[in-house]
Amino acid sequence: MGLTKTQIFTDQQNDLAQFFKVLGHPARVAILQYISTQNACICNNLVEEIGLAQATISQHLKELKSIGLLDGVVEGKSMCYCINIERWTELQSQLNSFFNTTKSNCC
Amino acid sequence: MGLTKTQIFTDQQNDLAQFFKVLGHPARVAILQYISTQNACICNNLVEEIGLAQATISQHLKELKSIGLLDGVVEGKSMCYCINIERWTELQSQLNSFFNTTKSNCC
DNA sequence: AATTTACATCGTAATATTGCAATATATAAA
DNA sequence: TTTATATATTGCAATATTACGATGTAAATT
Repeated sequence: MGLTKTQIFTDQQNDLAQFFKVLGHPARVAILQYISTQNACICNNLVEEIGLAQATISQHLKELKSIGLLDGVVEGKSMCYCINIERWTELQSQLNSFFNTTKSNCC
Repeated sequence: MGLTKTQIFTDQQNDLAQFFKVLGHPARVAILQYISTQNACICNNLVEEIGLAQATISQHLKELKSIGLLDGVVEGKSMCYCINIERWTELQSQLNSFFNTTKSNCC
């Protein structure tokens, strides 16, 4: 198997889990934290900063883009990757809503 | 490979990622949501409720326990699984701190 | 004591993820 | 127009995850 049975869950559950999953790698957490300290955000910096191969960083950036957390703009021969602040805020509030509606009722 | 290079990241980054990773499966999201609607939380209910095999549910519960989100208390021949509300709140605030300190500075 | 009930653990097959070298692509510089 | 630079994509090996049947274990019931 190894195949998640997404069809037995709600869209909300799948979306939330997908979002958690993308953030569930230290390189992706580190990328977001690093980009947030920069004013210009060129992918090449990340390779030195994070310490993974260029192909690997590129792959992680792609996953962060897939959930809309990062926007990439071509800047000459470089790329300017930026946090999409609207999506960021939206996800934070979704997440807080998940945390606040999940209660502890027993024991 | 398939092996995450945890040694090149900080403990904080690894911990945060680990926590996101555990929540990054719809079954585990669903389990938390379901338990929060119940007053007694017996694992057997989850098998019917979620629709995965008993062994699979047991595995997911183990992962939720591994980050301290669930406590399990033996209750006769059943198990009472409960959300650890202190850990829950702690994680929520860690997570909000991550979201609040990560800013968008460019583009 | 034998049986049932409620999990946990083990073993395994299918699939996914991680990471990298090699290569492709696209712009800039010479 | 050749060359250099920056990033994306492809292909692949190593490892991880998901899911489940089979089996183990421990308490409750008979």
